[in-house]
Amino acid sequence: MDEIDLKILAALQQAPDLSQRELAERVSLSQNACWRRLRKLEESGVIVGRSLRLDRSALGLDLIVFAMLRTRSHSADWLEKFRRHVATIPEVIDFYRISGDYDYMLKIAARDMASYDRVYQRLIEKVELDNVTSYFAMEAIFDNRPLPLR
Amino acid sequence: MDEIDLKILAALQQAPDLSQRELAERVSLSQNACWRRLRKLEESGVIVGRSLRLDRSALGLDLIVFAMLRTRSHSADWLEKFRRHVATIPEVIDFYRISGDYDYMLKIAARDMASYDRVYQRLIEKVELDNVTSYFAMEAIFDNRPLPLR
DNA sequence: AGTGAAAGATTATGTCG
DNA sequence: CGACATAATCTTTCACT
Repeated sequence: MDEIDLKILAALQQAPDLSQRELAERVSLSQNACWRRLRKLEESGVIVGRSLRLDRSALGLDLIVFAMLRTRSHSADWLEKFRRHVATIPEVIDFYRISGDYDYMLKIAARDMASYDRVYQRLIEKVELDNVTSYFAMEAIFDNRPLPLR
Repeated sequence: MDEIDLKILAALQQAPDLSQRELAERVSLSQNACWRRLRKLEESGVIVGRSLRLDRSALGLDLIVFAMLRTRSHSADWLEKFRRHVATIPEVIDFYRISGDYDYMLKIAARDMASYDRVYQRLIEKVELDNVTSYFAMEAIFDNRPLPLR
């Protein structure tokens, strides 16, 4: 990964729908050379893929909640069971294990409070949780910005 | 937005690189009809765009931190200044205003602890913050899953 | 690794039910 | 609004430096 690769990534982060021709132009390379670099970035896994950005509001997902969880049990078995359980809840869109006075951070997209409460009930039904703190998003100032390269 | 539109969105969330032909096939529509629906979804803003998914580790961004901030001042002026300040820090990839005992939730991608500390210093240098709690991600179990449609 | 050009696919448009 | 055919564009491969 050299300078040019970083330029390619930066350009595509900023404008993912660039055509090969436009991209090549921006990084001052022939279309073909640029295409081969892009292919390598994909094959090597630096580019994991693409994703669709949807307007949550337009889909009625107006409630974003950050739930911090403290767990009681920590056996390997329990953790595995917990993960599989969380994975079955589609409203959970991010799921991080963290350090500090909580063990997990979940980002949840729900239609409304009633819908969130159902997610919450599902979260606690199967597993023994010590503490759940929910932070409700009042406003997404920004979300999923380009990663800082270099 | 009818059933078919939802099918289109679901298919594209799951496989954003589908060609028009493949997509049309999956939703049982002619290529052209599917294309026009897709166009409408883009024009109406339901589809905001696409984004590149990069492997953070491959880029050396091994440290993900969730920083919860409690602010001291809350005047409109102050808030505006605070937002503009945060926007200048590229490591901050998510920025939410939340309810509860913190006011803001930031997701930060940094190379390492020293790099995070510089972000932290920049965060607190310009604005009067009451409290900053940093949760360090130990593991991303999942991130940016498809939104639950319907 | 890079370039230019041509073959192969895909996307966007026009026309008609 | 949907289907089918065609023009325009973009992607991928080839031959060569």
